Amino acid sequence: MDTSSALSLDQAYELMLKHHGHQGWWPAESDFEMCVGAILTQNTSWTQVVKALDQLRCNQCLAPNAMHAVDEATLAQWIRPAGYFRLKARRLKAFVGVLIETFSGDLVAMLEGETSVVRERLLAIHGIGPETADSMLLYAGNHPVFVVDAYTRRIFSRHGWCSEHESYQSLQDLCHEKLGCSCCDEKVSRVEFWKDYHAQLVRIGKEFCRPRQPRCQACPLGALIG
DNA sequence: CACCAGGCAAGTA
DNA sequence: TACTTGCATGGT
Repeated sequence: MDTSSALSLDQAYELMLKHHGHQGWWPAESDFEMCVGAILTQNTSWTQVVKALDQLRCNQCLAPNAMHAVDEATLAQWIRPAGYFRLKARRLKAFVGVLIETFSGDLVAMLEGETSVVRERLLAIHGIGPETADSMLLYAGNHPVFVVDAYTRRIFSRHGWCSEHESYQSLQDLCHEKLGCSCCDEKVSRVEFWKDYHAQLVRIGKEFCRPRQPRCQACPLGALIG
């Protein structure tokens, strides 16, 4: 197998870690808040999501039962800063609907089981696509899945590790293969590694990997550009 | 002013 | 399979 790209991906992590340190993701006070944030941040900057989460918090709606009970239109008004607010209100209601009605509000129960089964369970919910499902799986459910996002694709393609239009699945397959076990074979360490790897990519992406700019001199990954 | 932000679903060819 | 469009606020 080709080990050069595997080395590059590992080197990238070392460089990012050296530059920023561990990120301690996902930024949330509970697993439920993590899941809500995952839906709210769809195609939306995190600073806007924080405003929406604060609104939910001060209206005591950051809990499964409360969110299930509240009117969808009211919920939509609270999350306005995050954009697509009617759409996301419906998606949040769909998520808590399954959580309450099928799992009695027990998020641990909803996220536990065989990874592929739980993933399909999440994808079946309206408004939850691959990235949102994988974020929930990794950060709230501690499942070993690599989260692919716009930053992942942009950074990787800019370094020649994937195509600019690489599909979600093929890019995730690449990460699962190349970043399978940098430390050891334990599932736990792989989960923690992938949590921080994705967080590092977002950090680097926000700061150095802007759209429509072929490269950035100050990027810590600059040395890896072929 | 234009462009962008940690996507997803539904429709079309 | 591979586009295209709608969704929407707020920052740069």
